[in-house]
Amino acid sequence: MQNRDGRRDAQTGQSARFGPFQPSFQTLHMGDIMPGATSPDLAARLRSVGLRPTRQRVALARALFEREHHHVTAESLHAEAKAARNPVSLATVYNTLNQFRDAGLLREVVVAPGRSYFDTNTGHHHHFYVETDGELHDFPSDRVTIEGLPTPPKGTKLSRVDVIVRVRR
Amino acid sequence: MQNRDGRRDAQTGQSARFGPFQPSFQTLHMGDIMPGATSPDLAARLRSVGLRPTRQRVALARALFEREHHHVTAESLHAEAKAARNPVSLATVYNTLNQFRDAGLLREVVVAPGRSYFDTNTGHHHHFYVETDGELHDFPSDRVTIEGLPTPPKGTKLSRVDVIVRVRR
DNA sequence: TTGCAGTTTTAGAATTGTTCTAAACTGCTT
DNA sequence: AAGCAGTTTAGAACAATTCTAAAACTGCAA
Repeated sequence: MQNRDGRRDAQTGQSARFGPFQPSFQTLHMGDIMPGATSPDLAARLRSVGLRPTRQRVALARALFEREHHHVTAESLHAEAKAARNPVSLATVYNTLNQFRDAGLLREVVVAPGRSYFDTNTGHHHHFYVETDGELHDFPSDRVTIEGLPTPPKGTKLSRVDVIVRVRR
Repeated sequence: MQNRDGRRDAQTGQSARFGPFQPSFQTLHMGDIMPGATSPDLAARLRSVGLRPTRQRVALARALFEREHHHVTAESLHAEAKAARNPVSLATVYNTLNQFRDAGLLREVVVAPGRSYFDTNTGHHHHFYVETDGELHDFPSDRVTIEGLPTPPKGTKLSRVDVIVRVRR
């Protein structure tokens, strides 16, 4: 890393300039459905991506999208649904997360081996990952500039650039 | 992404400038042991990081370090050891990979859920990940500049910044 | 409405990747 | 050579995820 003076860090040899930390953008998403939106809105949105708005999918969509952006695992969402008295089988949670991800409603984030996080924020942003306790935080990418990346190997097209800033407590 | 002219890409909204693709640095590592180095060198190196140079560890170290940088999984290394007539149990492969990683001889790279890659290149570099076929390529980080990263949340210190350029075929 | 075809959900089994366990073995020191 | 901590191993255990096939739904047409 590079410190504020722009020197190249001896430890990492990488060059990066840091600005003040801003907690994650809490931009609403899912086509700008507002928090507090009622199930009919979600149902319409699900239909629009080709998914039948079943009781289970709507329940999970509410848990995911009717609040600020957050990160879930299959287990955590399963527990959340149960707590909200809308129990959904674990298999369905997995199916639904995969369908939502494929439909572009969620973004899958891989930070540590053996555990998938799903991010309700599908916009442009990067992640802080606190290695010591598994916490994941978003940060907006609009101030971040990356220069000097090699062009993708020929025959491939860019899908996206993930930046994960790993920190420890 | 930003194109060569520096415009902000409409699709990703991210800002990044690409240079010509260079295949990964094939810098030697493990304390600059040369390819073709014989087991005694490896043994010494293992001892120096506090690991007894057992037959199994030396065999795995040869497979890992006596050639150009590459990426392995536990399964692939296990198969490679068997093919080289130096069979090592899978449990030992896992143990050894973890020990080597902890000793700083390997770097663990997480690109996809449910599979850990280990990179023999522990130097500063980033990764291309070809999502469509699971290929992983290194690229050097010395031309890469990242600006505008937020400072780490207070109470944490930077461990490293991973950049994964995801592409598809 | 009722019937029906196609979807979706579900419990539980199966699979995959990884770690654990406890017994056998090995490399190093004496 | 003997002793012992450190290491390896097969197999069991575990955790995350996917699969299976049966039951429950949904949407639609009559």
